[in-house]
Amino acid sequence: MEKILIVEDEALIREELYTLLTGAGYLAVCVTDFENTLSLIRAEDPDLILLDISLPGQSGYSLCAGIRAYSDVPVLFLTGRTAAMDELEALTLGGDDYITKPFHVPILLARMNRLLKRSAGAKKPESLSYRGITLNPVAGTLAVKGREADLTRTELKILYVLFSHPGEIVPRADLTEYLWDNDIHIDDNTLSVNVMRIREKLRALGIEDLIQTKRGMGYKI
Amino acid sequence: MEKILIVEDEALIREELYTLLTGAGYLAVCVTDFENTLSLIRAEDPDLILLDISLPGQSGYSLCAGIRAYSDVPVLFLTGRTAAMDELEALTLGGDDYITKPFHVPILLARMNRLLKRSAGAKKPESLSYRGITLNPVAGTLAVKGREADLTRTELKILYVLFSHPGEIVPRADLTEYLWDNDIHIDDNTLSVNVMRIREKLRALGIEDLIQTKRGMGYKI
DNA sequence: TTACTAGTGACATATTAGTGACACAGAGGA
DNA sequence: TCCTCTGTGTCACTAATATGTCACTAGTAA
Repeated sequence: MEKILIVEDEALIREELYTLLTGAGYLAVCVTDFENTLSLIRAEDPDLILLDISLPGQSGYSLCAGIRAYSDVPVLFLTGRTAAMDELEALTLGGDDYITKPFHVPILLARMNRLLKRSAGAKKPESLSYRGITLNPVAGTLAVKGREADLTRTELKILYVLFSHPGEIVPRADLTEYLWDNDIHIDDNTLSVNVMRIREKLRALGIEDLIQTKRGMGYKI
Repeated sequence: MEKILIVEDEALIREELYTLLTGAGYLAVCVTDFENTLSLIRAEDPDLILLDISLPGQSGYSLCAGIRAYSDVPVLFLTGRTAAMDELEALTLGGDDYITKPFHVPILLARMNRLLKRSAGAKKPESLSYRGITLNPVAGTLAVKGREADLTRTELKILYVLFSHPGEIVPRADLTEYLWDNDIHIDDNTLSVNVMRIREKLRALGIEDLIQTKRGMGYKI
């Protein structure tokens, strides 16, 4: 779920946005303290920022510049219907788009969507490695010194979690939750079976004992 | 020098735009015949299109859809300041941006600039190759050691996406979206059929298993 | 040993993709 | 205007397979 940070001082609009976004399936977070806004934004690390131009204290513009100093997170400016120069400035400051208040809901969503989609394409972890074994999530493969094995969806998911926490014990419950979203009637054994299938493929690649069983606790690579 | 095509029926605005753009160092071309606009646009092959929404005969929207059918050239809609739905439609139809009349000159130029810059980065290369197989998007052909096959538009689009992400799994949904713009009533099976048709052509060229099916995830070359 | 946890091989099936036939629309020619 | 051809979407059906379940075995810790 994408996290949207709302930076807007007018409480009414802020709450309206919050309700709207939450309803639309986003995780919305509001900024209410306009003193340390920047560090707050940084801490929240949102996927998109709705940024009002006119804020108490620091202006939206300078805030955006501060954000751009460390991140490329898309910024959608909220601006009153004012002089054209505003718009221009917003465009050139690295803000990715803007929308004028009062805004039309479908348009707001369409723009957010566009920005999110664009930025989603820009970031992706290429591959994860552990001890010469490389998991390539985009290709859906596991490679080790030239040899390669195709993975199915579930196998990929499991390995992805394990490779994301190398050396750590990942509880079976965590894996099950990640794979099947707490689907209550999923057999716990299913996980064992899937892990076994992965181990088979690993063996075919000449890899032994990559996935360790930590009895009563979980799996670990 | 970038070629800008002006599609605007009001002569006054059209000429104003023409002067403005020529003065700004663009090669401006005007459409004055609104009968065969689409083929005209196609023949001109501009780098950007300024497209009025309200045209005699065909609307700018449907025209844009027609353009999108064969090209990703950026389209900047010109619209009177009207209901919000205009904007929304423009955004969702694959138009890249819009601007309301009467427009502010620096803004117009800034937007054009933005679109041109973006599309310059996305420009299709002459040809794409993977393992000795060459896709030529301009010619619409697929070649492998001397032999060649013609591709239809849909086939080309599919292969283009796949060749642009060699070795990566491309989700069926992405392909469907790229091909048919989220047209809600497109059968998912249609993609399968088109992929099958491509595989037939590949087989005729002696290529087996270029396109892998990653069940539950997508296709991959 | 005992009690519990995880591994294994076989099996079932739901899901997903492939296939061939057909229908229809649009382009272009006669 | 009619005809033909081609591209493409749809349909009904078939094929493939990924994955969950089961019954049982093996391993491990107290």
